[in-house]
Amino acid sequence: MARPPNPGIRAGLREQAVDYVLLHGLQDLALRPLAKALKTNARMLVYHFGSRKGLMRQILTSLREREDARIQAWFRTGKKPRTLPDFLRWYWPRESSPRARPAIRLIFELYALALRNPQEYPGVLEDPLAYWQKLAKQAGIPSKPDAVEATLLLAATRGLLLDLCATGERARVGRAMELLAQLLEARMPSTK
Amino acid sequence: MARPPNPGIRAGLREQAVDYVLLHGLQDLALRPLAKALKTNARMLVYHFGSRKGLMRQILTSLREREDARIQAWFRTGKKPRTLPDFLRWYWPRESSPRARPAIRLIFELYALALRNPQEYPGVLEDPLAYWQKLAKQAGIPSKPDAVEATLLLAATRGLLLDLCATGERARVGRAMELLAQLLEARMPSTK
DNA sequence: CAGATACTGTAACACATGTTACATTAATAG
DNA sequence: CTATTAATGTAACATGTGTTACAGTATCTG
Repeated sequence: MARPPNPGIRAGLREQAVDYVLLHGLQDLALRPLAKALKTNARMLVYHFGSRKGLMRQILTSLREREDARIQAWFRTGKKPRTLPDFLRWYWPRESSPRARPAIRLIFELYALALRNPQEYPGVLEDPLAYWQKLAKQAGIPSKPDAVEATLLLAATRGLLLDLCATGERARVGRAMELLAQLLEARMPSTK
Repeated sequence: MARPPNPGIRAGLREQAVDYVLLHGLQDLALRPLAKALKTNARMLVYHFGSRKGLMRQILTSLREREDARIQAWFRTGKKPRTLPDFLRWYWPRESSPRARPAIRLIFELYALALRNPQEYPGVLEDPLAYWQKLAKQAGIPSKPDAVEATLLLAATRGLLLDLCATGERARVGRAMELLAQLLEARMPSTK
């Protein structure tokens, strides 16, 4: 006996907010400029998300959902790699694409925020190997990497992505990734 | 025919401000809390540094001077490494020390800021290879790394430092660094 | 001592922030 | 149509920000 809620409004605002954050960053995200870009006012954002912190939480979870969907889309297209070095060669062109650049830039912003406030950004820095090992498992790599290998792979990948975001020199950074793959290949030549 | 300026006042405030920033970060550095920690008020900071931006500039240059001095101190103590893998083994214990952690955390904060505002943070992300190649040269490494090798070394080091700052697991991350050194060694066994 | 300049302190200004009070419109159930 | 809840909009509040006006003290030169 009343007007029913419309969840699409919140969802629409949330997704637009994610786009805005991908473009403008998280650092100084203020309600009024964001609301203006979304053709609303700060009052509405607070109404739909409870508070600024609630909005941030929803943005971050939505962002993670997008990333997961993007990776799942990878695995549905093309054939998967079989060895760990080949996995690097398969992974890199997808992740180094200019289209992925805003998300990667935002991830490094998240790293910096989480380094100071780990409890405010759960899941950003914890268990650094799980992400990589999950990828290797989904790719069906036969010999899953141990902790030390995964640590190095994750570190090199993060560092190369940072370099790529900073300089945009995809050729040089891509060659460095290829060098890493070759180094791994030379170490375990028996992995077919 | 008047009271002479006392540069020590500015210098003292600047160094205390650097310590404060190393502890609290750059993100939301405000004049009044900083001034309270320094037992002054915001008025004084503006008087001595012109503006908040001027203070930030001085903090960043002073920070860079400290880093340079720290690295110079490395080269004065102990014997230098001769090969690139040995340089990694020589470099890592110094840089991964818990005492260096606040500076490294701040560097990743600077990376995130510079990714959005490159012109506001000059020299933070430009020429990513110069730093590493300069270190290798100062160490007297005979075969200086080419661009691709330097890219991978810098990337891996940055990534490992990020992992270390995030998890504090010095053993695992150190082993990953050792793995990188071994991979490089296996690639160029002739560099005796 | 007298004067000039360096330094310090309080209080305010103008502005931006998150949040909320109050009023109004929109849309659906009975 | 009416009642009830959803959604929207304006304006204000309290607080924090960088900056500045004004005044006062300190310290050296002549």
